[in-house]
Parts: sequence; C-alpha cells; structure tokens
Amino acid sequence: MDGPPSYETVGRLSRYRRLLTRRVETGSEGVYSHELAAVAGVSAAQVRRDMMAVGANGSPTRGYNVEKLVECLSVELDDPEGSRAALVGVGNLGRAMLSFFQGRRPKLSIVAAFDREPYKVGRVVCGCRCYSMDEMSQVVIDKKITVGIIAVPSSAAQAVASELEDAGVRGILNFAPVALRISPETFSEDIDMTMALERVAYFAGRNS
Amino acid sequence: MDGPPSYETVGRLSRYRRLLTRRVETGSEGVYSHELAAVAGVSAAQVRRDMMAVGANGSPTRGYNVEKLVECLSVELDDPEGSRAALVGVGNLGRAMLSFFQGRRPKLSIVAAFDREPYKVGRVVCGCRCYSMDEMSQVVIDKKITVGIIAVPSSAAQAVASELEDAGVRGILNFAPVALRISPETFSEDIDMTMALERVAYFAGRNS
DNA sequence: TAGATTGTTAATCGATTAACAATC
DNA sequence: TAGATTGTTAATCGATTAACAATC
Repeated sequence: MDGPPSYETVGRLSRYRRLLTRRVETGSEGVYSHELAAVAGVSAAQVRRDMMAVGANGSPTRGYNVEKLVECLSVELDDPEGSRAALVGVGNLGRAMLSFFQGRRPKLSIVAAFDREPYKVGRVVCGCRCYSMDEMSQVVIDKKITVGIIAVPSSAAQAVASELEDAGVRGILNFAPVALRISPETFSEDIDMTMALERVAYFAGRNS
Repeated sequence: MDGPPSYETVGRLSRYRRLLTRRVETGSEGVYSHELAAVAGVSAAQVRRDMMAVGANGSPTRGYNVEKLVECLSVELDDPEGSRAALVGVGNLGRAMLSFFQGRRPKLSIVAAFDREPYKVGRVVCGCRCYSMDEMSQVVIDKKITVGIIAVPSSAAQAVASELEDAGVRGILNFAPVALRISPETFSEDIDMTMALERVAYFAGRNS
C-alpha cells in the first residue's frame, strides 16, 4: 500500500477518529487493532493496514496510543488551514446537515447556506447564515469555500454544481439523484437516499 | 456472473430504473448501453453486464426497449407483495426521507413514523402518521413492516435497531454513525453523512 | 452488405484477508 | 521466557473493464 489513501480508506479513517474521540473522553490509554476493529465493524487486519497508511504505530504489548492515533488521523484528514463548506438548499435535508455539523469539527465547518426562498434569506439556521442564490458565487469566493453540499431538487442540481465549480469549489457532496457533469479536478460524492432505501428493501430478509 | 445481484449491482439497477422512468415519459422507445451508461455515470460494459443480471435483452440495431427494461428491473427490484418501511425519528432528516419518498414507488412506501416527542405523536407528517415509541413493536407487526429507517441520535440507535429486529424487520437503513449489532439475517446499510462530508473535504482539490 | 451494438468470456484491477516473522 | 500483538508481504476475492464473436 503506497500512494495516497483510497476513497474507502479515508472513509474508515474518519470513522476511526470519531470512535477514538469518544474513547479519549472515557480516558483509555491504548487500543488494540482488534478492539478498534470491533467497534468500527471491520477486520483487525484492515485496521492495521489503515494505520500503516497514516504512519501510526503501536506496540505489541500496549496497542496504539489513543491520543497519538487521533493526532495522526487528524494530520491526515484535516487541511491545516481548515476547509469551509457551503450548503445549497435549506430544506429538511439541508437543515439536517447543518445540525449534524454544528461546530463538530474545528477544521471543517459549514460557513454559508443558500436558498431560493426569499423568506429564508437573511435568517440564521443552526448557527449558519442563509444567503440568496444570487449571492452564491461572491460568498463562495469571499469566504474561500472549497466544499459544496447540494441539497436542492434534481432539476436545479447541475446548475448549482456548475456555479459552485466556477466559484472555486473543488469537492461536492451531492444528494440529488442525478449524475453531475463536473470537471475531473473536482471530486464529488453522491448520496442517493432513495436508492439506498430501495436496496435495503431488496436485501431485507433475502440473506436469510 | 451468476448468483444473486451484488450490493453494487442492485444500487445501479435502482438508478437505471429511475433514469429510464424519466425517459419513458419523454416517449423514447429504445436505449443503447452507451446512452444509459452516460446518464448513469458508468461504463457501457457495466450496463450490459447488469442487463444480463436481470435477464433483459436488447437488439444490436435498436438497443434495449425502455418499457421492457423498466419492467425487467421492477421484477428484480420489487417484492411482488410490496415492502413497507417504518421511519424512526422524525427530525429534519426523517422529514427529508418522508418527503423524498412521498408516494414515489407503489411497491415501497413508508407506512409509519415514530418519535419520542409527545407533540409529534398523532400528527401526520408528509402523509405519514406519527406514533409514539411505545407503539413501535405493535405497529411494525400489525402493518407487516420489514424495513426500518433509523434517524435517531446515536445514543438511541442500537436500542431501536434491536426492537425493530425483534418485531420482524429484516432490513435497516441506518443514519446514526454507530456500528449496529444485529443478526446476520438482517441486512443493514449505513449512511454516515459526517463521514461523507469529511471525505469530500479530504479529496477536494487533491486530485488536481 | 457494412456497420454498429449486444451478450459473454477472459483479463485486469484494486481492495480485503490471511499469514507470519519481528517485537515488546 | 511465553504469549499476544504489530507491521508487512503474499494470497485471495470480487468487481470492473476489455475484447470480440454473434447478431440485427
């Protein structure tokens, strides 16, 4: 395993960090790969491999030092200058994202929200100011926003994605069930909840 | 490719169906693998392979008949008796799920919602009745619910999962960022939005 | 017919797991 | 020391892609 961590690896690193952060609070010192594996729902070999990827090392007798590990994971995951995200679409889903993220991570925060509805503009939702769609490009530029969250109806998603990209956004989390046409330099991840629910329904009971 | 369709395949099948349903409305007759591939964001070879999995076949001159294809996909994806889902946790995310699903699919519907808050109980949200948590097991049994959506805080997720399982649920869509301990007969899919956003931030601009 | 596409197998690719010497 | 765990390589596994004969 050389080269940068893969898509899957980064997801697990994020998960490990959250789990370990809880563990720091309970005051535990060390953690073995099989312990972290159990709470994360992966194999112990996978954990050790991922630890290699971030250059963390442990001791055969004490396992990995929890605090050091959180530090290692943060060095890998966080941009030292921090990342700022914009939310586009302040519907139920958008508000869910805002409340999930409410000051969770010091190095990653949602610093602006945008909505088409005039009555939402100017309001502060979950600690985040809501701007009009017209202000989007300017705010994204001014606040040096590099991450966009698309939580608008499918019909509007492509236009929003293009505008975000033009304003400098280089990573998009897209909840609209459409394939975005974006430049290969921009990373995008799609979360399609309808698809996920259909899949769960499909497999429900089928693996019995 | 034999055996049942994989996790990834089922996801794509669901996506294909949605895309094709739109296409039926516009009245197109046939679709080539490369066309469907383009809108779905996958390769043409992948589409043809997936078509094999559902036993659909096309013509070298006209491609796949769109209506037939939707039918084939539905035969594979839908339970003939329909599937009923329960939503647990009527917060922002829960309401987002309800509004996404509002009578979208005839064979898959959210037929009950549950929440701890007394003021939500008895109300109808997005066409779905909200019950108290105490009624959960009974309603799940009575309505023959087989799919559960967990949109409650992490601290409550495991208890909800266990109770759903005991009441007969065999598929769980879990939005809480915890690894659920459930029986191997129950299928579960996790959607971890915080992890997804951290991952997007990580890769933003890094693949340039 | 000529040409593009389908259906299917073999090759490739990447991620996960197994195995085990080195270590504490 | 004896025993469990780490760090790392090789083996496995599964999914995607390439290739191409068959087809319309």
